Amino acid sequence: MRDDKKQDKHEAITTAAYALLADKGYAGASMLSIAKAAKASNETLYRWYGDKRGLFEAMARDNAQGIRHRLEQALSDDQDAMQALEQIAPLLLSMLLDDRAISLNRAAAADPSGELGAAISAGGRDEIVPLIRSLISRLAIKDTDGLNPTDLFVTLLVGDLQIKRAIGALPQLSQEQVTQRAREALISFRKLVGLA
Amino acid sequence: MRDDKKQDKHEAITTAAYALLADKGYAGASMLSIAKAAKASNETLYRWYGDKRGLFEAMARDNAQGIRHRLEQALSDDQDAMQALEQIAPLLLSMLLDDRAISLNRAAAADPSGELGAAISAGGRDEIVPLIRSLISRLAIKDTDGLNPTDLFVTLLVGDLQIKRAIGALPQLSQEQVTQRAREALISFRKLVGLA
DNA sequence: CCATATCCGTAACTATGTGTACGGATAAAC
DNA sequence: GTTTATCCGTACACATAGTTACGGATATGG
Repeated sequence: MRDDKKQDKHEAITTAAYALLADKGYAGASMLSIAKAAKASNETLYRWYGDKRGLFEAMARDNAQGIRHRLEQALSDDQDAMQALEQIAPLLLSMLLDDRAISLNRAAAADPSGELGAAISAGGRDEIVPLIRSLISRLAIKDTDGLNPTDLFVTLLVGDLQIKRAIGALPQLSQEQVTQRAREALISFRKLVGLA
Repeated sequence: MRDDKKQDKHEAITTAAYALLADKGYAGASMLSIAKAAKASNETLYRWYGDKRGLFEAMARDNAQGIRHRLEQALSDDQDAMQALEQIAPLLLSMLLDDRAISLNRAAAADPSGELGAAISAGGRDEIVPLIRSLISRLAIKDTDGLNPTDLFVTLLVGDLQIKRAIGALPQLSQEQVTQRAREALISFRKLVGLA
């Protein structure tokens, strides 16, 4: 299969996997049902991904790379650091809480091995946090009372929304709610780091 | 069976369920394996709890009630509100992140129906948040820039620790780490609500 | 002591998932 | 056109889970 056709099939497979994950949970998102929905075969899934967890780990890496890529695209060279944070805060929040990211978190919570969770965590650590930290390090922060400003920023932005979404206690946020939350997080963040 | 013996058996069942949940995930924590580990029978579990999800919902309610009860016990009448918050912040954080609470979150994330998540969320809303809100309403808060101080407090205290714990990306925090995090949350909280 | 209710251990029924294997079909490279 | 590699659809082996049913054992109340 040519690379572009293979890429299309990979896309169909992961799209099917996300839909089944959202609808039936990790246990109910069987490899056979994913293959059928993607119009691929069982044998192909095992050949490409190794096993069920291998498929979901690939999806987690794709998702983290996609988030970093979109954050990078949203930045431009002529913004100052605070403008850049204002730019990406709602975007980051939106992506961390969208159905795909949440479905992956649910799969990781259901996976007893912990390996899928490790893949998601590595995605955050390797792809997203460095970008945030880099922006925050350009701010003229005066005082943080010994707190880590990157962690503080993420805490204020995301808080417990991911776990609420993952357990189904919170529906998808509207774009307005996302924007509002991001704005409030930045107000609090500025106050706490002495930039208000 | 007498009530106290039944209570003992209920305790054995839920203890077994937590252990299997932590070890094998929600799917692997089968009703048969829980019954065996609790030295009860399959038929008894179905008679008492209805079905698998009924068992875990009962555990979620028990857990929320237990958290509220321990918080109430930690408070005394002669503390002012800030002292009371300082008292319960590390305790609340510790309980929200302990293995039992996290196991329930993982079960809820794995449950495609959303009902287990609804039970956990109701526990938070009905048992824990009112207590926090009541304490915070006694504070002489000057200004919150339109933010909800109860939500802010919980955001600063818990942040994304629950989802990290649920996906296995973070081990159990030590008591020292819990205390430190609670202290930092309260410093930030005071600053943000004009009590610093 | 007897009657009743409940628990226990196991079997049975139904269902589904993971992962491998296989022969035919198709795509791709030479 | 031929050879090789890969995909597809299906079958298969193995395993396990949710839930109900049943007869004997035990606990409880009168």
